[in-house]
Amino acid sequence: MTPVDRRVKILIVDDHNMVRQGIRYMLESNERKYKFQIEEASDGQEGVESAKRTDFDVIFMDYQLPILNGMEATSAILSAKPYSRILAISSSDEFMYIDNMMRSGAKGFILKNIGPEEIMGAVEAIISGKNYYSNDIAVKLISFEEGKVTMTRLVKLKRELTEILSSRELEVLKLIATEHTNEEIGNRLFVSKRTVDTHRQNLMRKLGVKNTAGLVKFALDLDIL
Amino acid sequence: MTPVDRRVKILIVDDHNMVRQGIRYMLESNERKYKFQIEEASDGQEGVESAKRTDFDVIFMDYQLPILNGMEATSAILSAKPYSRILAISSSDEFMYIDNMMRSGAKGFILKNIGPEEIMGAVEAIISGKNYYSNDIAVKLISFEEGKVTMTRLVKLKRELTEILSSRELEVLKLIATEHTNEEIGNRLFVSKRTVDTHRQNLMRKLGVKNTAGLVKFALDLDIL
DNA sequence: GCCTGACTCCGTATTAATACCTAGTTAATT
DNA sequence: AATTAACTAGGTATTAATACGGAGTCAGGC
Repeated sequence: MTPVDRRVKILIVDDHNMVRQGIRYMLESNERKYKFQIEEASDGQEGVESAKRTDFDVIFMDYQLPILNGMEATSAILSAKPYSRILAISSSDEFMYIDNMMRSGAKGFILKNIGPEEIMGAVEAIISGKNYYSNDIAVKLISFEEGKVTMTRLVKLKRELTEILSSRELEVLKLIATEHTNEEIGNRLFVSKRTVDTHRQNLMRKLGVKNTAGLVKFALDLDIL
Repeated sequence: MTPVDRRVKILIVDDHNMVRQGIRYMLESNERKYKFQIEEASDGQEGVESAKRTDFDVIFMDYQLPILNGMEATSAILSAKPYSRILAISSSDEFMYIDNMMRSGAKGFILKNIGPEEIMGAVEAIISGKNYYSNDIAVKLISFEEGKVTMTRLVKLKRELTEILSSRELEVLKLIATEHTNEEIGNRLFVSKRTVDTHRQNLMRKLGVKNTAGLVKFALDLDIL
């Protein structure tokens, strides 16, 4: 991929015309480096249809959208074209939004207050197959402890939590995190405390922690209580 | 206090004119029920002076303010007029903001995205001597578990944490919450593991929890890691 | 029909945590 | 001088957690 003569196809899905024009303007200020072909969509449904019709290099996707929201539109696009690269945009840095979009398969998340340089940085990262996050987003996501759990890992873990852990294990984890002993949990769930012990072992192994403290931290950090 | 003929004196301290007008408009849409006298201030210093000059029923106080911030202004007003009822407003639901304002003596905390009904609910609650919190705020603060730890208790605990726990206990608590055993902690701090055990007992007693899980939850909820 | 994962349960053993008690030193306070 | 809180440490005992192994059932996918 040689940047200079590279034509980059962009789709902007956002219900605010002002935002679409803003992104377009910021992208086009870099026209010397790339040649952009930009399409727009003002609601989720329209975005999905555009994405099915054309192969875009990057799809900017707002979260709050009419008809289909950003999460639904992202899922729909990815189930039709799994290799689409979707960059979530939002004015809010609420963890829930971020997480929902990442779970839906977005490759990055940027805030609407970013400038032209950063928006190009995001586009270049996405094009070259990397993920991209606004600084504020990254800070929000990393904050685990001493860099042990990186953003990617935390996001990935939360996204795949229901794939990693069975529903029974989740149930046990919640009870552990709420100060119940194996025996109490066993009574509550009508199983032997040995069963609970096995779940506990599996939880520690799957989550890569050493003891109860680690399990509780995970439960709280991933907000599953 | 009979609502219908009650004159309610309001002070709005916020550096954004748009916010002040928004609150004013939302309040005045309830003029059939109350008669509002609204004053405005665009920075903390101005707010303090107004509050000293006049007795307001409710003072809306932003957090980020020029000259004196919301926390400082709140403290200043309360030291001059201890019975002032201050309602913190913020566009952010960061725990730190909330906690700082509550520590300064605010009677409530609302987000800027709330509507006219809720803003009236807040004002009525404050006037009648109650506290008021936006739903999202309440959720953030209460969320401990099954209502065992109420917001007031959580806020109070955080405020008085350094009074309740000694620095050594805090140190031990952090190490417990980061998956260290008593023996490891003892080695790290150059004391016997029995000493660590004693600290652990005292921590559980002081914090009213049953086991390691409870200690870890406290450490994370109060954000002391 | 076979295989796998989830869920269940047990045996055995060791280590860690919890409970309760006593008690010394030191520093600060009264 | 007496008291108190913090920090230290030990004794003793019980309970809980951790570790590792094996094993049966059951539902779903291949």
